[in-house]
Amino acid sequence: MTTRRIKNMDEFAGLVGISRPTISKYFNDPDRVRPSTRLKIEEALERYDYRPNIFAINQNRRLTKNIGIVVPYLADPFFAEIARVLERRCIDAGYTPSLFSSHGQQSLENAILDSLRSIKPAGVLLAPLGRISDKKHIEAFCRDVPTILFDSNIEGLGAGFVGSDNFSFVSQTVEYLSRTGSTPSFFEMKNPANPNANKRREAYLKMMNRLNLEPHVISIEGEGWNFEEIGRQGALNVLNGKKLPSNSVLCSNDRLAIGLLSACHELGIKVGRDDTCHIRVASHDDHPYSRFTCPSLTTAAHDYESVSSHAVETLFRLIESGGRLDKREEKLFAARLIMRGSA
Amino acid sequence: MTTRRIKNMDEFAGLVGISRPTISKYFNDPDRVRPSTRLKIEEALERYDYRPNIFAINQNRRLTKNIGIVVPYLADPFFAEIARVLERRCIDAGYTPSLFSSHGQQSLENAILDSLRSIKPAGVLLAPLGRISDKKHIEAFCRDVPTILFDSNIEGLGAGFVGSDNFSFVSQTVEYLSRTGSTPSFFEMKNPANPNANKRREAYLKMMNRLNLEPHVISIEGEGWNFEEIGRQGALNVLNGKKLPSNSVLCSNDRLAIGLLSACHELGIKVGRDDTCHIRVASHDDHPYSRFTCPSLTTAAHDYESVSSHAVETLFRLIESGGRLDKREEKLFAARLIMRGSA
DNA sequence: TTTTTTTATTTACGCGCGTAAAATAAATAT
DNA sequence: ATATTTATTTTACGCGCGTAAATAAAAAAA
Repeated sequence: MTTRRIKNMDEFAGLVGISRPTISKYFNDPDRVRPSTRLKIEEALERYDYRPNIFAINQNRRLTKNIGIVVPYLADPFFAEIARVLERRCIDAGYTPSLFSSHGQQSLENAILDSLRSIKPAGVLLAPLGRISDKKHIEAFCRDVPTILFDSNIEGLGAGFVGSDNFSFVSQTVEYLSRTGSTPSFFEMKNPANPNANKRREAYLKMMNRLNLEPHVISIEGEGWNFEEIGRQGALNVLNGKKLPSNSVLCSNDRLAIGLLSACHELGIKVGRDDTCHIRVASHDDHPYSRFTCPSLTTAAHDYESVSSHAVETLFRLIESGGRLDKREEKLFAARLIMRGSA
Repeated sequence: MTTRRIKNMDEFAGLVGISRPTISKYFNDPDRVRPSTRLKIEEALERYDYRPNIFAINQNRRLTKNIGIVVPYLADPFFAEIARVLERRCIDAGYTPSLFSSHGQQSLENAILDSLRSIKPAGVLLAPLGRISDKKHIEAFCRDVPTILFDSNIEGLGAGFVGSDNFSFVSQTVEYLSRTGSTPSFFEMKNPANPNANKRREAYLKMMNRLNLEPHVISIEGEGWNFEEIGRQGALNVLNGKKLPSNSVLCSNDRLAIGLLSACHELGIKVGRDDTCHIRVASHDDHPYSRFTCPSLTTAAHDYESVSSHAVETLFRLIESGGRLDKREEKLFAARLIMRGSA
């Protein structure tokens, strides 16, 4: 490799002895030039350090190879993990993903979409804030940019949605708890940030009805994405005041459960499934930390792999078909019950 | 706002009745055009929906307004949190941050730096992997791109380093534990991924020596960034086998401590500071989850605000001075002891 | 070998903007 | 009012590449 720096494709083309447009074709698809030409280019690429200017490329291409990935809250390891997998798959497919977090704020979600527009992405994978999303804004965005929603569905928005089947989560946990001798109460935020929470409450009510058990929904106060603290405070209020309606609590999600476990520990309430324990606690999501809580958390796990791979595949299909799908696609994946110490 | 779409600055300039270069100047700095001209432009901006093409801008500017933020592991809420603050500050200063996670892999860290090069960033905030970083690669990168290291220092690399003072962390926790009646053992990974870990061990040994106490370092096996599981396995081995050298354990970082607490719970070892407890546990970092462990974790907190603001300020200063600082700057911030239930 | 078809390469133009240098207008001094 | 200085604006050029249309080369058919 020569130390000489090549400033543009023209210069590189001169060095190879081929016209610049042919070099350009090579970079867009090495198979679209003659093998002998390809060889010459790749030999030169070994000798000289040249890379096309990404800004010039993106300015001239009708569509970039950029993909936007937007999650509502990146400090939540659940989203960090799914973002990691999505990034990986985009890179493997030759795209350039950019990761953004709305940090739970509508204004930021809107700003991210605006700035995404300016990088003319081929497509966007969006996990919206949900209830507090600016639906008009997202709708306008989706009209211009091929977008697949994931994690949290907003009816009618985007070309499709890929997520987990909330009923599958709740039905398994409710069935497990009741089969093993408990009548679960449902512990949730009164004003959940995420639409999945509502679906989970509905699923709980439906399952309890189906099993002929009396449902008890414990709705706690709190706003925002600081779920652990909200869960802890809510649990302290509930546990300090009256007795729980039953000796088993099913949390809407793991982060609330983490807060609940923290409150139980503070109050000396022993959680677990053996006889010495006061209550059982189960939850949903299989949060990365749920196996390290004390006790470890019985929960229902997302099928990360399926959700992420299907989301990416759907987006690629959407991009290849010019940004339009025949009809909005929805795909839900079932959960898997993970039995641990808490229930 | 008219529905008409404006495709370029030329067209917009025509609509305003001013030449394009003047419009260009306005977008780079509204104060550099005559007030009357500015008014005309801003009135037109209200009426028409026009935004300069970011790719064309970046292609032609000698330096972009992009800033790269690279963290070793985004699924760690600690880094997610600091990345959030850094992003915010960059945006407020008129820059466009891009967030990347090395996911604990050297190859990824290298790839991220390579792709960062291609977006010609004004500067980069890099929290390197540390021990497993490809130092040559980072060094070459830093020669071309103004870079400030944060969180984890690599001697001599980058124009500066901003982080926390590991001795401040450890001295406070060791002092606290010993003052309140315990002789802390130090719980750490034998081959820590992060250079901070080595500094913390050294600080522990120094403090114990200064206090005339006998040090005990418990070095557990394990590779990678899955610290909680490593801590849990290591703790199970230690606790199952021999007795602990003392009834108080100081963990190198909170994530290991979370694993340790999990192991203690499994084994029925009660953690806390009152008489009914078997051991006390303290740690370092004030991880976002450390207040929700059972019991809540006594730890030493980073000064997030100071570290992030100083990192960003140093980078801006570096950028403004043309990418060179007189000498490599190092700045460390002291920790703050957070007393909770575990010790 | 010559003609036709297919594939690859080159020519020519444009993308949307930054920016130095030249021209003009405004402000100040005479 | 005129000359000088200073602040703005315009002219003119270039950035590095994509791409349609024109040309040339290779492959296939006659």
